[in-house]
Amino acid sequence: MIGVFASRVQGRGKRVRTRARLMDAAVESFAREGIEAASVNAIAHTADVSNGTFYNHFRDKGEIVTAVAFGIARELGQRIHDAMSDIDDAAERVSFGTRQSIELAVRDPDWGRAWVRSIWSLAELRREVSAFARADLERGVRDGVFKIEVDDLFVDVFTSMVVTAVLLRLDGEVGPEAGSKLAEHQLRMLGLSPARAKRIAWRPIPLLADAPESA
Amino acid sequence: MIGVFASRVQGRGKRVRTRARLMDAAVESFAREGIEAASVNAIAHTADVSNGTFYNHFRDKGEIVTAVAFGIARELGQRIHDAMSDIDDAAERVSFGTRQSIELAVRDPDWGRAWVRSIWSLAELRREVSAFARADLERGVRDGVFKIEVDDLFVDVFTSMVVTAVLLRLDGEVGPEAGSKLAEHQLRMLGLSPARAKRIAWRPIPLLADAPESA
Amino acid sequence: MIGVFASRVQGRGKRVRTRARLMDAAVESFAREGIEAASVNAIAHTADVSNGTFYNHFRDKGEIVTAVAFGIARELGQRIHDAMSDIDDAAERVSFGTRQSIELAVRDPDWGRAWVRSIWSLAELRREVSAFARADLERGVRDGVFKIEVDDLFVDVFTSMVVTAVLLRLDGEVGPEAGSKLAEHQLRMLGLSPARAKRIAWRPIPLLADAPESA
Amino acid sequence: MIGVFASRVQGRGKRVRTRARLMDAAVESFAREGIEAASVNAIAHTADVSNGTFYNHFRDKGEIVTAVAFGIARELGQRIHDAMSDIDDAAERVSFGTRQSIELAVRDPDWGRAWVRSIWSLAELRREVSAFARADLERGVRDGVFKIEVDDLFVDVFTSMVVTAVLLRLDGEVGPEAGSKLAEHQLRMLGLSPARAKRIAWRPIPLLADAPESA
DNA sequence: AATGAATGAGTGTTCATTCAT
DNA sequence: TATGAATGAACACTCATTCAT
Repeated sequence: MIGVFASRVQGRGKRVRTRARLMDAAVESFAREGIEAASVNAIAHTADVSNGTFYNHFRDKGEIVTAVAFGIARELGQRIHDAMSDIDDAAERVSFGTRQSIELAVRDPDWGRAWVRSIWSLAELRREVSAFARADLERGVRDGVFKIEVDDLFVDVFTSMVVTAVLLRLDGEVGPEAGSKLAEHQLRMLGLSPARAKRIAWRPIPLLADAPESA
Repeated sequence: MIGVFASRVQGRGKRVRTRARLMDAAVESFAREGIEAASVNAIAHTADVSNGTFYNHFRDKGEIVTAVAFGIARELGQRIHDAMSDIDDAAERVSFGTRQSIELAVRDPDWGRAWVRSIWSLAELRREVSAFARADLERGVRDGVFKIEVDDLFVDVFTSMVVTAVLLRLDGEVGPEAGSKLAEHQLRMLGLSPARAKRIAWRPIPLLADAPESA
Repeated sequence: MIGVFASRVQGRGKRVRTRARLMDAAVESFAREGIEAASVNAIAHTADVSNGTFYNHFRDKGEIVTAVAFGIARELGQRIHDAMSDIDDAAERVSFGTRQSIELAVRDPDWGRAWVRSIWSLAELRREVSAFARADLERGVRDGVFKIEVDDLFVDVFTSMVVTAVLLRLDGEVGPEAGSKLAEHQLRMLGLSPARAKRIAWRPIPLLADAPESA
Repeated sequence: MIGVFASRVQGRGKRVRTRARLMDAAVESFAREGIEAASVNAIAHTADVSNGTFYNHFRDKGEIVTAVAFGIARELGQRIHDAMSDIDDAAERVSFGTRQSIELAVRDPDWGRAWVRSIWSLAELRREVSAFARADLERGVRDGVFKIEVDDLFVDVFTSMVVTAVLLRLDGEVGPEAGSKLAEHQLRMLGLSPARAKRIAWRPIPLLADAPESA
C-alpha cells in the first residue's frame, strides 16, 4: 500500500521518494504507538530501508516528527481550504472546516491519529493549524456574523474542540454525526441563533477528493 | 517541602506514607519532564527512597501514572465539588467549575501540568473528570437553563475546552482572565443569552483553600 | 586472573569491587585496542558484568578513561616515589625514576601500554606525571648537580623520553638495558660528566615489589 | 585555498589531482578532529567530491591515513634536508633539523598536528622520519663530534623529543624559542660542551621557503 | 519493608563501505 | 571516473525491572 506522501512524489527522483516513504512510515508508527514511543528503527523498517538510510534524510528523530506533523497539517489544511474557496459566508466556512477536518481525519485514521498526537506537543504546529480557523473567525466578526472577541484563547479552544471530536471519532466513541453536532455547538458559541446554527451545521456537504494524484 | 499526597496521609502507617511520597515525587517529575520521559529512578530519588522501594509500592511505571492521574483528578474534582455544594444554579455551577479548575491548575503548576499531560492518554481518566461536568450539564438541561443535548461528544468537548485553557495558562500564553472568558463562551454555547453569560462568568468567586489538611 | 585495581579493594564492598573490576578490564581493553577503539560493551564484557552495570559506576566512557589513567599514574608514581624515599642525590633519583618507570611498565604490559596511550591525550595527566620528574629536576638544580633551566618544555621533553623508551620496550624493539641507556643520556643532558652519568645509570637497582596487597 | 598536496600536482592528470585534493582535505580533518574521529564523508565533503569518489582513490580509510602521514613526513623531511645540503658540521645539522622541524610544524599547524598525531601509531612512519636524524647522528659520531652510541633507542628518543616540542608549540604551551632550547639540550646530550651547544643552538637560521612550487 | 547493585533489551545515532546509475 | 543513495554493524548510553541482602 502506498502512502499519501509517497503518492505525492511518484515519478520523481529516488531521494525524494525514499524520503516520502519514510514519512509515510512515520505517520503509521506515530499513529500506532504514539510519537515518543515510535522508534527510528521501526520507522525505517516499515519504510523498508535500513536504519542508516533514515539518517541520510533526517538529521534526527525530531526532524521527521516536525516534517510529518507539518506535512499533515498543510496537506489537510490545504485540501479543506481549497474546497471552500467559493464559500463566502463565515458561518458556512467554519461549519465546513470543522466537519471536513473530522471527516478527513477519520477517512485516513493514521493521519488523523498522527495529527491529534502531534498537535499537543508542537506549539508551532498549533499556531499554523489554528491560522486557518482564525482567518474565518475574524472574517465572521468583521461581517458582523460572529459576536465574540477573537484572541489566542478563543482560537486555541476552538481548535481543541475539533481535535477532541477527531479523537473521539477515531476511538469510535461518537458516530458520523459528530461533525455536525460540534459545528452546531460552535456556531451557537459564536453567537448564531440556535435555528441558524442547526440549519448550517447539518446542511449536506460534498465528500472531499481523497488524495489528489499529482499537482 | 511536603506534597499534597503526603499531606493527606500524615500520621498514618509508614507504607502508606512512602507511597504518597512516591506519588508526590511522580507529580513533580511528570510536570518537569513529561510522563514518558520521567524515569522510575528519578522519581524514587526525588522521593528519597531507593529504586527498589518503588516496586514495593507500584507494579510498574504505568501503575503510578494511573494512580497519580486519578489522584489528582479526584483531589481537584472533590475540592471544587465541595466548594460549590451550596450553589444551585447550573449555569453558576458550570462557570464556577471551569474557572476554579483553571485557577487550581495554575496555583499548583505541577499538578496542572501532570493533569493536562495525562488526560489525553487515559480515556478512563477522561471519563472520571468529565463526570463532574456531566452532572452539572444535565442539571442545567433538566432545569431548562441549557438548551443542548448532553452526550459523550458534548461532555468531552466541553472538558477539552477547560484543559486547553489550563495548558495556555500554564504556558503563560493567556492571562488570569482566561477562566471568565472561557466560562462566558461556554455559557453562550449552552444557550444562555450573551448578557447573562457575561454576568455570570465574570462574577467574582472566592479563592479556594489550598490543600485542606483534614478530610 | 585478578587485576591490580581489584587486588587493591579485596574484601571491601561489592560496589567498590565491581568498579575495580571494570577498571582492570578497561586497562586491558585500552592496552589491546587503544583508548578510542575500546568499547564500553567490551570493557563490561571483560569485567563480566552487563553493559548497564558500567553506567552504574561511571557516568560515561570518558570518566573511566580518566579514572584509569590517573589510577595508573598514581599507583606507579607512588610505588616508585616510595621506593626512593631514602635516595637523596638528585642524579640518583632521576636515574632511578627513569629506570623503574620503564621496568614497571614492562612488568605489567597492559598497564604500560594503557599508560603510554593515555598520556598523550590527557594534558592533565601529563602534568601529574611530570610533577614527579620536575621535583627531582629542581632538586638537582638547587643542589648544583644539574646545569639546566627547568621549564615546561624541559620537563615534558624529559618525560616523553621515558614514555618513548617504554613504548619501544613494550614493542620489543629495545632490550632490558634500555632503562640504563636512557638514564645515561638524560644525565649527560643534565650536565653530568659522561663518566658519572654512566656510573650512576648502570648501578644495579632493586626490583620493586609487584603490587603490594592491601594498604 | 589550495593545499600543499594539490600544489604539488598542478597541471597533472585529473585522477592525480583529485587524489591530492582528498589528501589535503584529510590533513585538515585529521588536524581538526583527530585521525580516528575524522570521517570519510567529511574528508570527501571538504575535498568537494562525493563519498563514493573517495573509494576510487583509496582502498579504505587506513590507506589515506598512511598516505597522508608519509606524504607529510617526506615533504617536510625533504624540505629540511634540501635546505641543509651545504651544512657539513653534524652538530649544526642536528640543530638545524630540530629547529626547522618545529618551525615548519608551527607554520602549518594542520600539517604539524597531523604529523604529531600519526607518528605514535605508525611504526613504519617513525622509522622513516628518524632516518633523517639517524644519518646526521651517525655522521656526528663518525666525525668524532658526538659521543654516543647511535642505536634504535637513541634515535627514537631523540625524535620523540622533537615531536614533543612540536606538540607543546602547537598547544601554545611554549614559545618560539623552544626550538633553540631543545636543540641546546640535545647537543649537550650528544656530548658537546655547554658553551658550544648554546652557541650552535641559538645561531640564527634562515626561514625556509613555504611550499616550493616546483620540485 | 527497604535497599541498591545488577541486568539486558532497547534507543538514537554514526560511519566505513558498497553499488547501481 | 564520478556520483550519492543505501547499507548495516557498531557505538554510547538509558531505563524499567529483578533480586540477593
